[in-house]
Parts: sequence; structure tokens; C-alpha cells
Amino acid sequence: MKFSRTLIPTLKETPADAEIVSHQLMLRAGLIRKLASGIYNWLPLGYRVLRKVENIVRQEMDSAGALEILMPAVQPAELWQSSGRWDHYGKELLRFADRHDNAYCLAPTHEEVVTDIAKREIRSYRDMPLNLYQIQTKFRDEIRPRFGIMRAREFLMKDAYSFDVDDQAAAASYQVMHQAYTRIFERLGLRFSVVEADSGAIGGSFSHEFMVLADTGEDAIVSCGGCGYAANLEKAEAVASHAGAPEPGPATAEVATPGAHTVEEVAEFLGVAPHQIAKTLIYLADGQPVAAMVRGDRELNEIKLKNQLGAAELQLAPPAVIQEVTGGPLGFSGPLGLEVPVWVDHELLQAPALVVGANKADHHLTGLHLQRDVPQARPADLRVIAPDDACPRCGGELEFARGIEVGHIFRLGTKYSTAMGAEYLDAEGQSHPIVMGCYGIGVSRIVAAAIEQGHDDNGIIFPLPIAPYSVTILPLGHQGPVMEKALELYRQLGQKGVDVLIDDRDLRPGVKFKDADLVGIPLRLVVGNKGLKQGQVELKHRADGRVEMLPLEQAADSLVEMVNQGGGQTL
RNA sequence: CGGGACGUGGCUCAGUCUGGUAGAGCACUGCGUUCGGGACGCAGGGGCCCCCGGUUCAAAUCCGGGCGUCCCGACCA
Repeated sequence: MKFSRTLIPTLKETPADAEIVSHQLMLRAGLIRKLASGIYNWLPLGYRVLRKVENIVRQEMDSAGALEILMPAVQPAELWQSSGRWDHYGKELLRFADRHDNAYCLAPTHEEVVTDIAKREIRSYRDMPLNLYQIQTKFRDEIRPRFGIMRAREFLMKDAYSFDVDDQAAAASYQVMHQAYTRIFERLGLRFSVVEADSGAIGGSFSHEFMVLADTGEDAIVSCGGCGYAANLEKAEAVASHAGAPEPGPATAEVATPGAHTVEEVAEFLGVAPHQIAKTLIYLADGQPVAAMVRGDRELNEIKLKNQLGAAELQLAPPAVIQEVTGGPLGFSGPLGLEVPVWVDHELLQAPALVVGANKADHHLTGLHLQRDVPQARPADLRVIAPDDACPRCGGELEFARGIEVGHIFRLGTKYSTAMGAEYLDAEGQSHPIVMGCYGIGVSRIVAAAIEQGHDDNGIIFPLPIAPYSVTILPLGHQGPVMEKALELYRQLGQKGVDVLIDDRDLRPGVKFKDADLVGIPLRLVVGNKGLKQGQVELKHRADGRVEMLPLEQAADSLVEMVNQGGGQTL
């Protein structure tokens, strides 16, 4: 492609409404433009990147035996009512009516439609295993779209769904996808980590997330170098020590703690360490109050609590409810005398004496021994794992990192097939619900994630496999031998199947250098008078800045070799 | 949905407090010089100052109401 013939509107200045690097650089490099909040146009250069990501995903899904289909973005309400999600999905589901006043939605995901396909087309155990996937536009009416393409309302997703006869077969299908995903992210040229994850509202037995590692990532993850354990912070287990329960000390005593609400204030006032204090938090789980306790220096993991309770919704109780449940104001809650269920983080059982709220304004209790004083307390893993925690598998040291979720695989079990009546007949003629799995990849998000991971002060550094062009040629001059040689190289590379962009604009060299860096093309070939006099062209690697001089006659072949070895694609 | 900020040529922003002819840099067009890291000179084009209403002789500027965008939080593959 000739630069002068395409549309790559680069910007010198950073647009004011872009906060994170990937968003800024995608705008500056002319990959995307915003149409509305969370809704973007993909310009030629950006769309090439998107298509290259898509190609790799498609190739690996195909070779894993999945079958590509295309499902509609507009879906009738009835389907969503049959799964129960029309009422439960919430406002993220964009609903509207057609001219006949029939209700529809823009699909945020496709379990309903694909289960409907399975229900209609799968009759026998002989029809499985089956895996159907699509690469298609999703719409989620996010409360707050942000970070450009990273959390957009409309985005491109690869979603796959597996259908199996039983859990064992479903586990095998899950493994196949796990491997396919690993190959996909390796081929994309991204540093990533596979972590255990909470399966969330979609349900199912367990799941893994594929995280692109980047300091700016929205998710925190932990991993163990020793045994390979890795998990989302939301999910990571905090193991209890196996030491026996400590002997109780003297009975509890009430102390006045005027004005001390927070753990820090109470610790300071009483001259104890925060870990000797227990926080008691009052939650509403599906509207029912419960108490949950963690050590003062710990953070409660709401997802763990929610899962323990089997609750669909969990939120901190408002002050009025706290007053009603505990008899005291916010900030002085404790477990004694509560009639609601009390859940305690198992770590607390090791404490011989705890400071807790007295359920009375400006008062706390000291010397609380959980087993003695709150025998009905139910121990569980309720807290967020912390840097001083050991690996829950091998006891080794944990590393903390940040990541961007780009893939998520779930086992769905029979949630949708049962709700929607998708069944098959086994060899004995018995009817069973189909066992499903679902597997998502945020295709457009990968583009942003790749940029979060690969950039420097000068712009984007694309991995070769997804770079919009593998090679860019910069003729430092607009005519004469420089341009002739540059065009010759351009033709040679093109004929050999290399995606190449030649900057044939009549501009000063500096502008071309800046744009080439900004746009992030991995291999840059500079054709200038200096080099040509020695029969050479200069090759610069975008990633590490390495420069080498290549003899003119061999340049094309060398480049082809590099592109092929680096997994470069031709669109 | 709670809190905050912002809306002025394509982009980045000044001007708003204290009402009085709409500005700068970049980008764009033409000419000339320049040409290995975002050149320079000259000459140009381009604005419903987010929208609606109000106050005023006069509103980008003051007042009221909308709309939009971004950030933090809550929420979310």
C-alpha cells in the first residue's frame, strides 16, 4: 500500500478525552475514531490489525475443530425470556421494540441463540461433541464505557459454545479450548497468563481467564513460580494455617472508644495492631442481612462471600439496616448478640483475643474469642489474598501482577440447556440435557491490550503477527533513484506476500520517521542517498531500535525471511 | 446511579472571573526556499463559541433548563 493512497490520519497531539496509552495511541496513529461514547469507527490501519487478530483466532479455532457460524445481533425477547435472562440481565441489555411493538434486544452474548440452535438441531449423542463459534459484534450498554476500545459498548468478540453428552466429555472439550486459546495468544505475540477465575453470573463449575500482562491492566492476578498456580485476585484462595485454635483469654470487656470508627482509629486509640482487630461488615444478600468478619488489616472479597452465600446480589447494607440489625450505628458493629448469620474469615479463628465493635456508639469489645463467644460463626475463606499469603497449592511465594482480560472460558453445565429444553437421546434412548461450555475472546480488546503491552514514548510497537503492515519503506526523497529503488523493493516484497507500506508522500524525512514510529510497524526500511551510494539500505527494528545495513540486492529476501520467521501475516 | 471536570475552526488550547469587532499554535490551500528525526517565509480558506430560553443597548462571557463528553466510585466478559 502506498501511504499517499490510504487513509492514515495521524495526530501530533493527544486528544483530550483519551486517558490511557492504548486509547491515545490508537487515536493518534489513526486506527480508530470515536462515533459516540463507547462506539468507534475502525479506520483502514486499525481494521487491518483487527482482521489480523481475527485471522489468528479463526485459524486456531478451526484447527481445534470448532465450526464457524454467524448469529444475529438483533434477537427476539422471547428467547431471553425462556432462559430467564430478559428479567435478570439488567440495563446492560439494550432493549427496543420494532414497528409491530415486538420486543427485541441487541445481543450482549449468544448463549440463548446458540442453545436454541442446539435444541433444534442436536437430537442424538452421535451429534456431539460439537463446538460452534462466531466472530461477531456484541453490544453491552455499559454504565460507564471507558478507555476507548478497551471497554466499549459495541465491540468485536469471538464466542464459542461446546455441546457434550456429559461432564466428562465437556471437560475434554474445555481442555481443547484451553489449548487452542494458549496457541492463539502465543501466536498473537503477547505476554499472557492463564489464571483461575470466578465464573460470575454466567454460572458453571470453574473457569479460566487469559490475561495479557500490562501494568495498566484492570485486573490483579497472583501467580506462583514454584507450582504454576495462577489466579485472578478475585478468586485466589487464602489458605488458613493449620495451627489449632488458641486458648481463650479473659472474658470480653467493653471499652469506650469515642470517635474511633475506622480500624486505624481504633488501633491507635487502644494501642493494638490492626490485625488484632476484626471488622464486622453488614451486607444485604438478596435483601437478607448477614454479617461478615475479616481481620482489620484485610480486605473482604465480596465475590467469595457472594459465592459462599449462593447469593445473586450482594451489597453493603445501608446505615439504617445496620442500626436495625446490630442496634448500633455504622462503624461499631460486632458479632455479639447478632441474630443474623455471622460468617467469619477462617484466619480469625487463630486469634486468641480480638477487638470488635460493641454494637453501640463509641464502644468496642476487647478479648473476643470467636469459638467461645460466637459459637454459631461460620468460618470460610472470605478475604482478598495479600502479599504475605503463601501459594494455596504449594506454599511457595506468590507474585502479584496486573492483566487485561482478553479471553475467558467457562463450563456452563446444563444451565441453559435445562432452562431452554435442549436435550438429546443417549444410546439407550434416554433423554438428557446437553452439557455446555462457553469460550470468549475479546477480539477488539486484544488490539488495545497489545498496545498497552507494546509501546514507548514514540508510539505503538506491534508484534509482527498483528501489525497492520509487516514492513514500511521510507524513501527519503520524492523522486530520482531513491524513489525508484524504494518502489522496486516495494514491488518485490509485495510479490513475495509481505504486507508492506511505502511512505511515498512528498514530506520531509522527520515526518516520515515520526509517523512510522507512531504507527508501530515492526520493520522499517530506509532508502536514502547515503546508503544507496554504498548499495545499501537501512533496516531498523521498531521493538528494540536495532539498526542494520542490508545490501540492496538481498534486502527483499532478508525481509521475507524475517517476516516469515516472526509469524507475519498477509491480509 | 452518586461525586467531579469540561464543551470555542479538523487537533491542542487561550479568551469567561470583570459583558463591548472571536484568537493562538498545529493541521489545510497556493507560491518560494528547504530536505536523514514532526523546517521556514509570504499569501489564503475555514466558527450556530453544544442547544433552548432569560437578563441586557449589547452575551462565548451573567442566570435557568437541557444535551454531550471525560475522570473517580459503584457495576461489569
